[in-house]
Amino acid sequence: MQVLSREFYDRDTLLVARELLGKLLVRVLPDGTRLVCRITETEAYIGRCDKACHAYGYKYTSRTQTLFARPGTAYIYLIYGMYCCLNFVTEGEGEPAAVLIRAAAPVKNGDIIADNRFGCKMDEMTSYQRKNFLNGPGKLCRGLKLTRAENGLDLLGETLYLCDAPLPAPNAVRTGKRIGIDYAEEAVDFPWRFWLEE
DNA sequence: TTCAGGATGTACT
DNA sequence: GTACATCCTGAAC
Repeated sequence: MQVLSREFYDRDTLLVARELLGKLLVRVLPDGTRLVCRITETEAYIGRCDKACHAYGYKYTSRTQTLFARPGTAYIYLIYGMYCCLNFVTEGEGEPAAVLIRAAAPVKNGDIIADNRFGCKMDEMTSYQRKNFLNGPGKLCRGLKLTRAENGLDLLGETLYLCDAPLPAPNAVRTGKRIGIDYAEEAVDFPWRFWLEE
């Protein structure tokens, strides 16, 4: 299984966001357990021109400094006081841009992911829990045990990385507006969200 | 099935 | 003090 290279992330953010669909996300827990899931929904955030991006206009603070790191870095931040969101930094170092991972589907060790989410095994989940398993950025981080402690991790390291997978069929990819950025003025309508039809 | 409201803490003004 | 790239619960239908 081929690990995605730094060059994969060192490209136009919209292209990376689209091509991340279908790729395998691997999270290695401290005890060595590998949690694997398939990325099904992403959003692009580009500080250069996007009011929804934390680093809009190259704003550099203690929170946003990770966005300026080299491509292939994990940017994880706390939102609404209790949830974390996972992003992958893209474009060259010093160019603040990233792709938010909004949703995924379990591939390996799903029982452990289900335990992190609901405290039970996959086949013990209710149908409501099945529908709401990893279909949001906060839920994904909870399931994979990702917190701000993992902010700044190198995606070419041992703890968190991606593996290549064939590109999905073009007609399986949907495009639309991003979620939860109503404050972002003209950027509200940018079609920078990508997802796989199930 | 949808919907309103609350939880919760950090960054930034 | 205010806003926030969210999620869960409980009530109504």
